[in-house]
Amino acid sequence: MSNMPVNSVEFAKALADGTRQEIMRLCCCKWLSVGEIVDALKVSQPTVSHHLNILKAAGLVNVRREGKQVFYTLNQVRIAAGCCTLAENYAPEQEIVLLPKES
Amino acid sequence: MSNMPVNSVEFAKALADGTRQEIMRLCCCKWLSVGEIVDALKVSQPTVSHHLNILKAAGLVNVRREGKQVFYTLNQVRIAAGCCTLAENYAPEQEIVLLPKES
DNA sequence: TTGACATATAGATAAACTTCGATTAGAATT
DNA sequence: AATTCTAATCGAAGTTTATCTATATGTCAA
Repeated sequence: MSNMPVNSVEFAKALADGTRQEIMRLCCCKWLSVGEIVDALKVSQPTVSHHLNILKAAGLVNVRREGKQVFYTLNQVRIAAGCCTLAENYAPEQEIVLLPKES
Repeated sequence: MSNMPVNSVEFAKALADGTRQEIMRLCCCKWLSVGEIVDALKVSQPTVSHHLNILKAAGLVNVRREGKQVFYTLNQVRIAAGCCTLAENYAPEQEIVLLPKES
């Protein structure tokens, strides 16, 4: 579910892999099909599916089906919430201000 | 090194364990000796040392020796930097404002 | 409905990680 | 110097994770 409270351990685990962060970088601010992600990386299609599953289970991606293809994009709201939870828990004395980059 | 650029994968990996986040919660905003951390958790002393090593390698804790004891505390500046890097990379369109909690 | 295409799932393997008990290293005290 | 106390390191066991190949599922087109 995408509007559950962010578990900071699950959030960190979802991000704790290089391939997964590459996938995240790819589908940040845009929708990409699984095939497009596979083409952009050097891992197999099942591996990409596996990582997308983990990101989906953590609520970090939005998914949309269109015909045979399935498109993924980052759920920036959830990711921001996870970052905020971490910072609130473990850097509570720091001031953090990040302004949105217009797309 | 504590003032190197934050690698977002290494940062997430350092946070990707429940015991490690428990340790972080314990020594957030205060210095704790290894023994105090061991007493507060249900894992062995070598396990705590192992996790402290990982946090230290990621630059997420400050360390101070005092006699026989070694004290650790969170490096909130580094943690905030890691959170910001993640949010800038993967939630660039979100606005994030976190005010410091006075200690 | 058959075939082609896109993605997901299953099963296997190897690497990485967490944890522990045993031991070592370092520091203070006697 | 010997002892004690605290923390780090070593080596092993068990678990989790990432990756692959093979196969299944789902969707559209002919």
